[in-house]
Amino acid sequence: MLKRSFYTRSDVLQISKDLLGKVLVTSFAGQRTSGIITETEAYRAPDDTACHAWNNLRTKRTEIMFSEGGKAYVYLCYGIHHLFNVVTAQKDQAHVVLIRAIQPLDHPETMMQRRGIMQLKPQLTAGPGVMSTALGIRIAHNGVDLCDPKSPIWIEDRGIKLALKNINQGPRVGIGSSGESADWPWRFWMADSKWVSKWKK
DNA sequence: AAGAGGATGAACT
DNA sequence: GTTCATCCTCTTG
Repeated sequence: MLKRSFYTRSDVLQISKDLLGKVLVTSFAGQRTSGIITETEAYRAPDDTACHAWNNLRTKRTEIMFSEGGKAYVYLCYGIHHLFNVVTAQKDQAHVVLIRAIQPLDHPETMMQRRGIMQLKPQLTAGPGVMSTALGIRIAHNGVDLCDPKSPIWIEDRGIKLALKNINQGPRVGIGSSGESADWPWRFWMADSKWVSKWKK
């Protein structure tokens, strides 16, 4: 399990890259599912206009983003999709990493059951909404501490090494209307993985 | 109290 | 390529 000190570092872009190759695990009612993180995006208040906490805006929803690194920020998008983020940096620094895709590892059959599809293919977990569905993450898990041994959600380092040249970088997805930050290349993904989301160029 | 809009995905044509 | 499902949060009055 990754320690608090992994999350509390100040460089959210570095953390986004470091999370690639780590393993996101959930365990609900004895059902353990997990996957290798293949795609992430960084969001950083106050200067990032695409971040919910842009301009250090504190609301009931964004409050969790200002807590110390290592917490989960889960919110509902388009009224349908549960998006899972990792809070990073120190208290009062609203820096988060959106986990967008994983490569299934433990119990893919459980994830397929949750998704209602029969085949093991990228469609199962490639995309922030479907990934959460496959892992059983819901908005109710907002605020969960990923460093708590009793937490149902955590991230492990299983020693998967990733050459720097295998990390691709580009603009974030789905934030076209969010001002000057829309083009910032703060999306990272594994260049040689098919388990990443497809998106329009 | 009410309404607009959103860090998406699936099922269509 | 296009449509639309669906609901929480923030803003406004």
